[in-house]
Amino acid sequence: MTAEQQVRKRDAAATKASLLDAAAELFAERGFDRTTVRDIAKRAGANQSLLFRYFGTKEALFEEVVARSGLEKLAATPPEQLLSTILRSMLDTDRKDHSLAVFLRSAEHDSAAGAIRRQLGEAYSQALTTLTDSPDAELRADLALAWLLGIGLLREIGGKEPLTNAATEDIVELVLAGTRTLLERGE
Amino acid sequence: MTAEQQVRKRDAAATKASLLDAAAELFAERGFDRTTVRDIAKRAGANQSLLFRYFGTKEALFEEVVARSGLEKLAATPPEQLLSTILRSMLDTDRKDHSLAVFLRSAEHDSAAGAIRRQLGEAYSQALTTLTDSPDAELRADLALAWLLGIGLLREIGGKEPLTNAATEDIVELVLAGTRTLLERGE
DNA sequence: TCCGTTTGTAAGCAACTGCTTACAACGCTA
DNA sequence: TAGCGTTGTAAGCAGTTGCTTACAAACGGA
Repeated sequence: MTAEQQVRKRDAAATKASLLDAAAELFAERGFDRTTVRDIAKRAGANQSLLFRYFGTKEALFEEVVARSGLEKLAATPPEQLLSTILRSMLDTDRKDHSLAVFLRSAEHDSAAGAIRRQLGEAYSQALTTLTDSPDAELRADLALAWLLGIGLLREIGGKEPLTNAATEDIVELVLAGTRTLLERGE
Repeated sequence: MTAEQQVRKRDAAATKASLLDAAAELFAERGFDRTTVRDIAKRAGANQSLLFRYFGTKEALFEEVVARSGLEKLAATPPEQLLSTILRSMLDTDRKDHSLAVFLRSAEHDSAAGAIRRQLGEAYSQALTTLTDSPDAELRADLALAWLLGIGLLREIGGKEPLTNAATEDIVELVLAGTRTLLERGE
């Protein structure tokens, strides 16, 4: 609608990328079901049939979004800072990583459930497992992970006060104290 | 499909009730968006137009389900047993109270977000607030509540192992230890 | 320059959605 | 028994959805 109406140059890679970006945003904002392929194409400034040419189905696009929004940050984080890193990234309101929001918003979608299991399950909680030497380390790690997810759920979707507007540092401090009990208390 | 095909006697109250029951089950299983009014009517053994006669819209039906699946249990629980009661009821696999599952499965639905804020927000976390005397009691209560929700999310929807198949008592013990740190540690 | 492939566009289709309407069967009251 | 409001049924409507098809425009190698 501006004067600078670009003619959209022939660039498949760029088109594909902007479809992925738009999809990541919209899935994070509205979840899988409430995001339509027309919405995605419109935000990406692309024709919706290209979406199917490049990704096949809406479901496949969703999985590419999930696969892309990923684990790089995790791999680069030393385990002992992992909890606070994940927590801070979840509390950061103007973040660019939509992966968690996609999970939460798409909780009713089976594919999202599978993704949550794979991504968070394998990588995140395996890393968390190294933080404790208890025999039930993995269970404790799952519980820690559940806490982080629950905070995101209550904040972003529930909009619960005072949690939503609490200072990041206050939350981090309280949660880390709790997880210290959970993880480091031996057996 | 059985021989005992009931003629469905004229009983508006019973019809309305079975629509509510069917809706509660389906919303809990699939979430709001993935549950169709035809599904609900079919499971209730009723004609779908009755659904609109009795409830007006699908959205209004959803809110009646949420309103009904409620807070009775909470009101009857002394605060000091509240955490373990909520936690146990969430871990109980063959429970009849669908309220939590409805919330989790319908997280992307605005009305569900509002409900989560109202129901859990007001009642649950107010009760939890009485468990600590810290100045930031409400924030701590929110965090405790978030933990319980996150466990439900990871268990039911994520299907995360070993959390999904862990013994209830083990989880209760670990979580209560963590929340003790969170809630009872004064300031 | 010619031609085949790649990229982008426009239109439409079949299925499904929430919701409405027109009507039949029942049961109560007069 | 006649009349009437209540309960249940069947069919359909308009909008939306994921996805497909038919075609035009741009590119690159010959």
